[in-house]
Amino acid sequence: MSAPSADPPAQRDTTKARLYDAAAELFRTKGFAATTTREIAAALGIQKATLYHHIRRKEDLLYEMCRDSLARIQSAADEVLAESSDSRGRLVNLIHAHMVTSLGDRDKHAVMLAELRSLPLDESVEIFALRHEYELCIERTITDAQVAGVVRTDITAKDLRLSLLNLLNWTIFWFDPAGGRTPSELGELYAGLFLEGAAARPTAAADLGTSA
Amino acid sequence: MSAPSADPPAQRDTTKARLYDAAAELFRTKGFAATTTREIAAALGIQKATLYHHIRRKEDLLYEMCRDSLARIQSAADEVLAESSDSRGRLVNLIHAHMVTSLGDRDKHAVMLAELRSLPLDESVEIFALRHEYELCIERTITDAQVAGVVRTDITAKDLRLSLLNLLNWTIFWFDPAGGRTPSELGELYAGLFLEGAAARPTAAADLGTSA
DNA sequence: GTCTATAAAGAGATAGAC
DNA sequence: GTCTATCTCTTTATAGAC
Repeated sequence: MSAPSADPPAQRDTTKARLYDAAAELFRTKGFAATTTREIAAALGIQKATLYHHIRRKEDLLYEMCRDSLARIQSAADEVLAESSDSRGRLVNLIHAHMVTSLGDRDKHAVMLAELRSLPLDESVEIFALRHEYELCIERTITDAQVAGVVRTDITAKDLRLSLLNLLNWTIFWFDPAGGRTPSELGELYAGLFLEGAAARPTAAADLGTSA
Repeated sequence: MSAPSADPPAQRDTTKARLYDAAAELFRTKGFAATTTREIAAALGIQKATLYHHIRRKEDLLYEMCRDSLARIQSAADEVLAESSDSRGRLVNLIHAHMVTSLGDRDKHAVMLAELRSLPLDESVEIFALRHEYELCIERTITDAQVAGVVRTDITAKDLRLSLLNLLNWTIFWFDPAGGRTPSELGELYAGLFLEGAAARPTAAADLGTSA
């Protein structure tokens, strides 16, 4: 009942959470710079000035949602890497978790990927470091799979990491939750495609006659 | 020497071309909405008002560079599809041309991919249609390769097209012309990875002992 | 084709009442 | 925690001289 005048540290599912959700959707759709504080306020049904009771600056919204989306996907990755056993399984599960987590948090994650440049320099450096840390988890998983002999070694782990993230990340810009594919299905699709490739392979039966 | 008062239709390498190049670099780096006409003018060493001798609105710059980048990549694709013979070769060459053309026109192409939403609705619809037309060229090439038996058919041509464009398009957001890979090398890398996959394959020799 | 000067609108953010 | 009212700055774009 005492009234702390500082920021409430663990305020969940309140006006603040609704504020961040509404802002994330607008930022993803229109971009950070093109979204006005008026529009964000209107989406919540409050006046523009009331926003500034919850945040200090418009950039606070962007910063917090970038941190939040990266914390979510990093924690999903940590969980996968802790539980999976073989190195191919870890890589497949990591791909799957990436799609389910990022598309399940579509607005914030897309904003983090595309609007990072709109942050003040020191904050964008901090967010970029978090993002790079996550991406290196993926690279380490690829390296492990190379060492275990299940991933080709004629392409560097770095090139494979960049290629894999290409394959995964662009999805969020065309993904339609009401469309044909669920995030989980896309995770399976990409894991299979990344590992096995798009080329047709002779079946085992068809291959018997032409071996060596 | 006669003075046409309408738009000069084929003015190349003039102030106008420099204007579009400067604007494209700013739009790619900062985003369309965050770039001011002052900054564009400053990049050219002219006054803000002078811009409006060359364009009517800031959006004109965006519209023209989107059209331009799509015309370039479409024409590169048409060329590849006209000359290549077998369907696998056409697909490989198309991937290669996509990387060389898009990264060779990095500023405009990145802006077209990322800032399309900042266009007025009717213009964004028009640009999106051009982009979709190009992407369907890729899908048709994939379908041809499936019919020819060189691309797997357990994934639809549409899913393969979307996956391939994921793999290719994201590159432009991290590509560094001064960095380690040329656009041509990336084209080779992606063509090989897309078709063959990242999984290690037993060599023919190693496979002999463990067959069936 | 470029300039100075300025118009007109919209932006982020604050003051202070309730 | 929300409001009305307003400040201050920046934005896009135009007017009109050179």
